[in-house]
Amino acid sequence: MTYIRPDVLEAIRRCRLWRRASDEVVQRLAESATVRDEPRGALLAAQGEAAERLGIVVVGKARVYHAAADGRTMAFETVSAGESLLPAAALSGSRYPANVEASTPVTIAWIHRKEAFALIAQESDVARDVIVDLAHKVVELTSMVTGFASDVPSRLARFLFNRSLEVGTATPAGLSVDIGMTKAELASALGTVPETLSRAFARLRDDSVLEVRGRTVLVKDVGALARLGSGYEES
Amino acid sequence: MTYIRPDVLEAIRRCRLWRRASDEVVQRLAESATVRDEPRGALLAAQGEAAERLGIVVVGKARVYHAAADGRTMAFETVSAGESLLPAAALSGSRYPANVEASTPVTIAWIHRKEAFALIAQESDVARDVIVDLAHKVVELTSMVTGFASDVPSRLARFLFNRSLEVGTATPAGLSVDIGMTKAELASALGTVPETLSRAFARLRDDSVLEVRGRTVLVKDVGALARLGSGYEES
DNA sequence: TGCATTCCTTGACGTGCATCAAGTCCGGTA
DNA sequence: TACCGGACTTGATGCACGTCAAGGAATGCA
Repeated sequence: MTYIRPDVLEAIRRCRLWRRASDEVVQRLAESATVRDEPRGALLAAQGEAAERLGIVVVGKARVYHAAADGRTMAFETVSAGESLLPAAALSGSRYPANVEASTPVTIAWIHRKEAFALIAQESDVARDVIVDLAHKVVELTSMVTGFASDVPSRLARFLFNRSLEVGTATPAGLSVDIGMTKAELASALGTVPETLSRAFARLRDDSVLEVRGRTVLVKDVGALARLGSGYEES
Repeated sequence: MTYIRPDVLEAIRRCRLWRRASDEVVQRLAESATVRDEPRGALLAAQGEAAERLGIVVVGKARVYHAAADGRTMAFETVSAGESLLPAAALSGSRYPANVEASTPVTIAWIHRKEAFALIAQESDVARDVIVDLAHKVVELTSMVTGFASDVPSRLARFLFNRSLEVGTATPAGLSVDIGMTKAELASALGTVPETLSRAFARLRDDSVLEVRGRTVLVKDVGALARLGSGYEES
């Protein structure tokens, strides 16, 4: 039996997609994985490339973003240890729709799509979880698409509202929400640029919806936030 | 054994999602379905509503679109007989992200999500097909999101390029492509309005990329189309 | 032939946003 | 303390696009 790095096995074990898989098949998956270490800044997957493998982050963080022909970029997500990189691209067998870049030095375990399918064929609980996960992603992306119909302040309001459900903490002065990234990254995630994001924050501040304190936002009027965002968040 | 309308059974049998399922389980699925006839214009599913069931169109066509708070709408797709309505919403168990409206008189077979999961648990080929389908949808939506970073002429170019791969026919004067819907519908599908779409067509015409002849477009310079669209189409 | 309806195009105008260009506010370092 | 660089803000400008409004152009019907 081949040696498997314990951190690799643990990262694969922790991955949501096959969280209900038996230890035995996870072990087999880990044996089939190709493990690679990459320095900060390395391009782990390029958009347009055939998606044959799906990556699990073992150590570090990776940023998923799309680069347009004119050089502008749009951030999708930042993936940490135990999470998977563009699983949908690998499972669909099409091409990567985005770039993946190491934002810290990373270790990635690459799993070939046919191994993933072998696992799924064997354990129907896993198949169900994967289906539910992908379906959620579809719903989320759908509401992202419709979100682009509204202006930046509304998209920001929606983001803050959803984020407050996750990490908001009540304080006497209001709901405190940490945005968890730099404002430049947030701007990119909302499909805009830092200047416009700054103006959107200023506007919400002037309407006394919130106060900005560095990377944390003090929401004074959650109702206004929900009203402005007026979208349907998932589950 | 309960009576099953033959057209209902056939529509369910034709559905891509379980195309490799055995006749036996499809039969059971059909038995569990709730069949309803609705007049043209009826709202079949409302955005925000809990997605407990997935619909199969048996007769007619249904339009899937998102309505924003300000009244503007965005078309996602038009679903015909044998295709499913918002399957991802039902499988994820979240809320419908869009409205579904009957664009002709329709017959819909509604299947509860737990029936769909029962089928999936039983036939692993079906599970795999569903996963691949959903994963494709994720990739497609991802490139839809990134598409919103480009302007309307580019989005139109990308649409025409992809469409030409499906229905384009070569003629002496160029590649003839039928857009397959009214220009108002196309505008909505591209996330814009008819006026702007019209100007986008005019611009491509002025750059001698194409000629417009009603609902069919004569592409004179496919390369320019691909260059302008410069996206990655799926599989 | 005339009329109505639907679909599409063109023009004029206002606005939201990206871009470029200065600042301002920090934390780190010597 | 002084200095520096990155993160953020603010202002000025131009452009793409949505909106309102006014025509065509094609089709169906009497």
